[in-house]
Parts: sequence; C-alpha cells; structure tokens
Amino acid sequence: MDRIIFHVDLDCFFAAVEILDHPEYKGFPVITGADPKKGKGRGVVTTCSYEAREFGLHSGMPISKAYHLCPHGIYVKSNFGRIREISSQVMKILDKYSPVFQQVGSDEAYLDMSEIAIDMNHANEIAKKIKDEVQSEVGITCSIGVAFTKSLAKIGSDCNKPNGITIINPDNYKTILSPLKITRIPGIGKKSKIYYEKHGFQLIGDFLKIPKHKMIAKFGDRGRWIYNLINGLEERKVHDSSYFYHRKSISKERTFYEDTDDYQEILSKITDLNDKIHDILEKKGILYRTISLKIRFKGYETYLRSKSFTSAIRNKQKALEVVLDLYQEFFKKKKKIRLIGLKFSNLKETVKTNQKKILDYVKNV
DNA sequence: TCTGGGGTCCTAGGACCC
DNA sequence: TCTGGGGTCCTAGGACCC
Repeated sequence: MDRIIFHVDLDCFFAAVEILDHPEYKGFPVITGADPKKGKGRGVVTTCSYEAREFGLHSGMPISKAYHLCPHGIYVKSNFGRIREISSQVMKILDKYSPVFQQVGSDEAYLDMSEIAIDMNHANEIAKKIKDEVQSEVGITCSIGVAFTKSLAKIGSDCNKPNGITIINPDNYKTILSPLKITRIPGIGKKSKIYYEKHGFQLIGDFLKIPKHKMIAKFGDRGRWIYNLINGLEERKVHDSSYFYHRKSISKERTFYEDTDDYQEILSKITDLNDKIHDILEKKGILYRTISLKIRFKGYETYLRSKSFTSAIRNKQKALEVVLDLYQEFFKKKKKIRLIGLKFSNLKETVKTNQKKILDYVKNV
C-alpha cells in the first residue's frame, strides 16, 4: 500500500510575517535580510515577496545586488520573535491533522497521512482544509505537496506556489517530474547541476529515461540515490521526533562590517561568541568534546581548525584558550579577516537534562 | 553582483590498533 | 627490507538546506 505524505511549505515565510504585521506593505516588493545600506551592505536576502521576485530577486542573493535591481523595495530586518510565534501557531494547526508530524526549520513540515486519508481525493480535501485553516487562523498562505514519498511531496509543494496544492501519485509522477530542472531534486544544488549537465542531464526527465543499473554504473551511490528518489522508491519515514531531537553541534559566526586585522577587535569578537555559546550550553545542560574555529579572510578564503578532548567538558576559560591556540596559525598570515566563527560539537547532554526531557514528554502525552 | 548564519551529512587521508 | 586487512577516530574541506 502506498503511503500518503504531505509536505507543507509556508509561502515566502519571513516576508509574509512582515506583511502580516504591516498590512500597508501588501502588494509591494518586500525584502527581508541584511541592511542594504544603499547598495553597500554586506549579507544576503533571506526571503522576498513575489512582487520583489518580479525584479529578479531571490533568497541567497547578495543584498547589494538586490538593492541595485530593486532600489525602491521595502527592506526590513526580520523580527525573529514574531517568526517563532507565527511559526508555532501554524505548526500547532498542522500537528492536529496527523499523529506523525515532523517540523523542518521554521516554515516547513511533513505529515504522514497514510492512516488518515482514504485515498488521494480524500487527501486533496484534507490539504484544502489545512490551507484554509492556516489562512483564516494565522493569516498567511502555504503550499502543499501530496505524494507517496517525502522527497516527491517536497518537490510537489514547490510546483504550485504560492497557495497551491499538487498531487503526485504513481500514475502521474513521471509526467509532473519530467519537465522540471534537476536542481528541483532536494540535494542537487549548484555544483551537482554543473556536474550532471556536463554528462548531458538537464531535466529530471533525462534521468527518468535511464535504467537503474546504468545510473549506478555511471554515478555510483549518488546514481542509486537519484534513481530511487525520482522513481518514488525512497523509504525515508516522517519521524515524529521533536521531543527527543539531539542537536549535533552548536555554532556562532559573525562577518565584520569591514574586513579587519585589528587583534583587539578579533579577540573581543572571539570572546563574545564564546560567551554567548556557553550561555546556551549552560542553559541547556550540554557538554562538548570538540571545539572548532572558522576563519574567513578577505577574498573569501576559508579555513577550519578543530581540537577534540578525550572526555566531554564545558569550560569557558579552557575553550577560549583552545580557540586562541588554534588562531595562532592564522595570526602569522597578516591578512585581513572577514569572518570569525566558533563551533562546539560531539555534544553530550547531562543526565539532568535527559530526565527533564522525559518528564516534559510524559506530561505532554 | 560578491557572497549571512544556523545547521546536517559526506568524503578522504592519516594515525593507531589488532 | 619494501611491507595485509579491517576497524575506528580525528581532522579538513565541501555540498547542500532553510
């Protein structure tokens, strides 16, 4: 029996939240992300409204370029408190529709509807209901992909944006997928696009023509992965794991407003990042075994250096010593620095934290 | 045009052990 | 004198996602 999986994706979520809080922005190009500083700003576009997309803007674009393409746009800094609030309102609604619910980031979720929807028609009805409820209760729109695997549902939610539903079933998946660019496959980005295009593959349809054994012979494990994904053979489950989710690393990084080689400025940034991460680690009762330093020089040349301990610790002073030790190698380079980052990994939760998690879980069941 | 910040996962070489 | 094979851990780099 085929599964029925929903992928719900909030339409240009960060921009939608701004428009919700400022109705006067509606109908205008709204861009969230870094401060454009009249075209001299650093950073990128997080999201933008469809009106802004008309000017060629998209998420990830350098904010300076966006400003040149659309100087009269409404540029705003995201209000992360509101983002969290609106996101949790939506997720609460989605969670009601299925016991198997998996949130991804602040604006996406998967629902396994196999036990709830009778067939694809019924699934379509439920998807409409979800869309209506999110719009009337929260005031924003979403797009939903309905399919028999997670990846196909995800591809589906992107097919009818904004505010649309796409149904992908074993009878129509080839027709829907064939004309799409290979970058619509989640996991194929900029680099893979270039690689596969060199081999003559531009559209998903080009892959669909190739039998499994040839995909494997040509591209190895990657080939097998693509074949299974686009033919709906993927078995990844929607995992309802929000309560026992263990984060694998915690990091903070900052790009300087201007590249710098001022040791005092760099030292104070490192100290600041280290303090902030330790505040979080203490609050969450987390220990770490590995510390990493990331340095990006002027011109974008990037390096990572890390050091592991034999047992897990949490010691702000010791961490700072380790980081400064890792930094020595770069100090000699006498080059201006663009970005500094700290990362703590190989995390261990303390017994106390685990007990608290279990208690919270029991309370919620 | 000039590239944020928070993550995850994968690969590949070298050290080390049996 | 010219050296196996398997497993695991550490480190560095990179692709990708939201």
